[in-house]
Amino acid sequence: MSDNQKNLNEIKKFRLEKLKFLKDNNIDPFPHNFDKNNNIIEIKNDSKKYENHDISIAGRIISIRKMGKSSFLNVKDMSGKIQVYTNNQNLSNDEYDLVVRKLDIGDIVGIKGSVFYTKTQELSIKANKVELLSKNLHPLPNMKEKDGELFFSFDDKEQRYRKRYLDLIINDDSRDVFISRFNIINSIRNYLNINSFIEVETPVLQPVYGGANAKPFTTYHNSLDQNLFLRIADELYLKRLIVGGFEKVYEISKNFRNEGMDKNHNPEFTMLEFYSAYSDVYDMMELTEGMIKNLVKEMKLEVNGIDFKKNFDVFSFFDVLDKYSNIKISEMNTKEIHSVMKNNNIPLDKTYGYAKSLDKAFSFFVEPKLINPTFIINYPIELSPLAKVERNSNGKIVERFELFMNKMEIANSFSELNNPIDQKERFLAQQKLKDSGDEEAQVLDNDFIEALEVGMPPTGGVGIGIDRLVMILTNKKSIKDVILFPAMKNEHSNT
RNA sequence: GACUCUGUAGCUCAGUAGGUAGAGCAGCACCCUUUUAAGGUGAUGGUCGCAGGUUCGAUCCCUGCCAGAGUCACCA
Repeated sequence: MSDNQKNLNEIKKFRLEKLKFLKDNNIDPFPHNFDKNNNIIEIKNDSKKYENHDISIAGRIISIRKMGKSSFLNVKDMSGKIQVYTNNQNLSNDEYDLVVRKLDIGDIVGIKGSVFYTKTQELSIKANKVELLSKNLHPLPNMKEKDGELFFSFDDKEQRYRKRYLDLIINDDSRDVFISRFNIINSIRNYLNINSFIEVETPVLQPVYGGANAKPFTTYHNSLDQNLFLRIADELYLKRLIVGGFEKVYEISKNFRNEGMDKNHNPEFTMLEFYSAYSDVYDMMELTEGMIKNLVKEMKLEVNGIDFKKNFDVFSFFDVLDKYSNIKISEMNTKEIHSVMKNNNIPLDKTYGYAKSLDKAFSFFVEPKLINPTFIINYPIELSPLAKVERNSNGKIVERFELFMNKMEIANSFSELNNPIDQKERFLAQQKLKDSGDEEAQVLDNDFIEALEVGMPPTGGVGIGIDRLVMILTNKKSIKDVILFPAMKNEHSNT
């Protein structure tokens, strides 16, 4: 690859020559620190206060206009950008000739000087000290802009994901997404903390994986001499903590699932799970709705087409399925549902049982309609092996909700099954599915059963896919846009 | 996994009904002390994703492969 980058190598060669020039003149191109006293945004927001005052800023040069004995630099820090004016009179000790004339776009500089307005009334800094803080050796993509609009922008999605640091330097929108992501997680964390939840950490490397139906990644520990699995969910460990006497716990962490990738799926993704003892699924609904409303309000988010202000809708699984399909699917058997699927061109596999078929029908008829936040409750037991039976039902319905918005499922919650005998039977049923070839079926976890035998209080639990929530709240269509370094295949197969 | 589209200079893109490629920006040299998508002059910069095939000749046509995007399928 490097051999056919002659032009790039030439640019690097020139930069290296500049490095040498600086060193020959006793200028360290990579000094150890800089006394940065001001963020650029402060100066811009309060320009009257700073006019004619001394300030010091630092940041990356995003454009240069060299004009012989004077030069303009546009410098960008985390907070904003500002123009810097330099000339060979205001700088001391040949600084203009030795430093400024050698500057490149992409260099990181420290600037000391005073705030003033140019002839065209642009707020600027007249530099009396320009210090190179880090030399750019690899050129940046185009950064020409006018009135905040980029020209020839850095647009190639693949390169933006692979070289996220360039994306962040150049595309403010991209950086803002990750600041929003931070704020969203921060708001959630505060909300849970205020509600007396304790944040915990449970193992990523697990001898037995569980808590969801998914294919795991496997790895190997040398000194234990045993295989380990990367977690697919936090669930079983968090419930052990409820057994242990923690009454409210949560964890925000990466899960890993060895499955397909698309705009809604990354092999590692961030999940929030929280569990509350002596609570049921309806308590968790209230808590979840409060959490999301609080965060939308706190962040003053404007989300396209979604109304977070009114109370979230609550529909029963079968009611809403019958309503949107205009058929009494709730009264049908597997065979009848299959024929409905055929009539609507829903992809059908003959191995689909009752539960799977219902799930498919729901995805087809109902999910596309769920734009505003909507709780779906009263799921059929066949779809919900970890949930308690609904207290007033005939045993065919469980206490569970899923929260949908913008056609996506973003939360899943149960009144958690705490009967160890029942739980063991359900594990064994999963084991049978696994033996007959279902790679995503769950594995019997004897230690977890033993924990339930010790006794777990009635507990409500919720899982929320953070990446998807961030997608919705930042109006992004791909999960890759809300993950800093999304999974990508090697660019060249033999590297 | 299936289908469609994309891959040309560091970046953004042209282009050739098949005769080994152009522009803007960046970079280089020179001029320029309030410019701002600064400007002017000049000179650079490419195995046209990779590998085969057809052809006198391929960046262009064909096949395979690699990577990405989009749709669909599976899963959160």
